[in-house]
Amino acid sequence: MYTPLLTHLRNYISLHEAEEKILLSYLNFQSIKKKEHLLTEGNICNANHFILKGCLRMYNNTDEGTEQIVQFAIDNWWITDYNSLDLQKPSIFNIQAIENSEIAFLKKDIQEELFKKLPQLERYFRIILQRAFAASIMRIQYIFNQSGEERYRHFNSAFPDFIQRVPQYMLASYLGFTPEFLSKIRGKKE
Amino acid sequence: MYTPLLTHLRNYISLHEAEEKILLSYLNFQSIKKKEHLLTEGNICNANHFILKGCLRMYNNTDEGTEQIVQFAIDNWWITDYNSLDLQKPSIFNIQAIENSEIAFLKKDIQEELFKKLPQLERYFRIILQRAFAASIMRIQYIFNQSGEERYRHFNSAFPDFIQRVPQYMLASYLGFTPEFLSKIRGKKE
DNA sequence: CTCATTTCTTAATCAAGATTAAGTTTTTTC
DNA sequence: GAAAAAACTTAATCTTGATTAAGAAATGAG
Repeated sequence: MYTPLLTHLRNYISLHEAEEKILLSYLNFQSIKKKEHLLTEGNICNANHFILKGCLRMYNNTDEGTEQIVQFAIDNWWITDYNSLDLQKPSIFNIQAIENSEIAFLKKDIQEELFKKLPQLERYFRIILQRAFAASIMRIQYIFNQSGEERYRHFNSAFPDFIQRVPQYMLASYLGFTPEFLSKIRGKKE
Repeated sequence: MYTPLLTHLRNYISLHEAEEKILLSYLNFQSIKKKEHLLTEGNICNANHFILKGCLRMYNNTDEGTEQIVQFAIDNWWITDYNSLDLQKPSIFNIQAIENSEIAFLKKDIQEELFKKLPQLERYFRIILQRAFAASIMRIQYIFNQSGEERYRHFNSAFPDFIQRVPQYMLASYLGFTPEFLSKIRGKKE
């Protein structure tokens, strides 16, 4: 069940069997059904979530009554609102399952204790956060340098398999335009 | 000279005097004049830069021949292209001083060695990268949820002192619109 | 102090993508 | 397997901010 997490971790650090046991003893596991939430806006986020299997999105509700997606997360990604988690203040985001998913999560209140026992986890998170930050900067670069259509075509060719997993209107939201506009682009046929 | 870095570090981790000495022995120091570059696109980024004092920007040249700013960095911030640094591939970005600045930098090729000697640095960078990532997500959220004018007004009230330090046209670029549009907003008077 | 460069402003025209409003297709649920 | 709900499409109109083109003001260098 937790195997994907250990496999993933081994790409970055090496833990002895005893250490892996400690890690697992600090984690919680949960199945979550499509459309259920891990976090709802207004609440304080109290865990970091690793997706063993599935797909989730993080979004906020706009003034116009629509939903704006800021992040997707699939197998082997962590998802949380670090702003809320870090400072323990109410989140403006919602985290919701797009597919039935299997989650491992690490609660804020025991994280420091775990990190003290397994300092290598500091390194692991340092590396994955570095990559997440780098990806986020690249995303900003794309947003400002490309048109909506270019962003769609780029996303399509970069993550062809991912397109199958999410509804078009969610992809439109993530890319920063309307479902109608996405439909228009697709209508152009090639 | 290096005092700002040690002061900053003490907010996150505690190093003994001997450890601080080790850290300093691994760092390089450099003065950089306004308009000089730390990184030029096409080159591989080989260090992470800490700004002891000053102001820099990271930008890319667009197809239209303009410059698109993706990040600013001032005193007590690290700046680098993590994509290029991590994977040692040519950068698409330029990092340039906006003011005469004092820089401490940590070279890629000795970073791992330093981290082995001072594992607490993994924690330090884990924390600041977590905040950088969180800030980046918030920025994406603002980009998609607010109009150009709203973004400008928000930035203005959030960083009133920073506005003094950069030319308006750079701020416009960072916020994702043209200098002409920024001028229009300001012209509205209040 | 003066010329050159950089930065900022104004205004007219234009375009990418939003909005609105149906209607259609696909998926879910009972 | 029928009805309801969710997802997608099309097209007309509208809006935000881009583009173009001056000119004005501020800053910097010698």
